[in-house]
Amino acid sequence: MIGEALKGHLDLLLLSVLAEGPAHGYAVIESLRQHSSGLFDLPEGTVYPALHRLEEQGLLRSRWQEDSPHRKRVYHLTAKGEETLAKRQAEWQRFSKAINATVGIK
Amino acid sequence: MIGEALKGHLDLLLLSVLAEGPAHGYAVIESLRQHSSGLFDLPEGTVYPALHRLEEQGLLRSRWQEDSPHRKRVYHLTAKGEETLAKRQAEWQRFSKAINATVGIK
DNA sequence: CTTGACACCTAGTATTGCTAGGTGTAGGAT
DNA sequence: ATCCTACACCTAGCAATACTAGGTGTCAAG
Repeated sequence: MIGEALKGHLDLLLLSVLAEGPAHGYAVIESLRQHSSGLFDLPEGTVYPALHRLEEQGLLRSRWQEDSPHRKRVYHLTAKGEETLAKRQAEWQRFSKAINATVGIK
Repeated sequence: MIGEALKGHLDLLLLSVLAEGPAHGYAVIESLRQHSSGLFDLPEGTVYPALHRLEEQGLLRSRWQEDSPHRKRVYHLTAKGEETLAKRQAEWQRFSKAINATVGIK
């Protein structure tokens, strides 16, 4: 349904959701689904590796939460993550503006 | 600069430019650069294969223009291409709306 | 007479999201 | 008792696609 359109924009989405507050992977998926009215119904195989990648880049950090029956890895933004989020937001605005300018040319 | 962000949206751009009127590959590149204020400065290795792909899918048709010193392959939208453009435009609107909804959640 | 703009092409690469499979707990339905 | 669904995590391999880097050729300007 969304096809390849998401490529290059997933980081922005994940960082945006986690800017709301710490969350674990499954909750991130849920949050994306709700904020997008069901359009971003991402498979786990998309989200988990992406979160790992962002953590490896130092944009996120995680800790295990063992108390609940289901073990959860809770992610939170680092300072670098917040900076990157701001950068990605600005990039998105320039990008979408350029697309709109090109599309609305007739 | 634009990185992987373009993936999945290139077709929309190409179809949009050609909806203005027939054009050859080099002119399409020029047009994209202008409409995007320089953001979409796409290499030929991106645009030419994409045009071939769109023609193969029946969204474009092309004919050689031999009169000028530089041989040009001029592309024009087919009926199917116009339909697809409308579809892609609608998809883009849903997509960008969903991104904006997710990004602006703080 | 070489550089740059115009104008086309393609093989191979890298990134990235997704598919498809796996592990395990818990609760409700059959 | 058994199955299915939701929750919650993981990863190897696949597929799509934009890009890199190279190639061909004309023509004007320096």
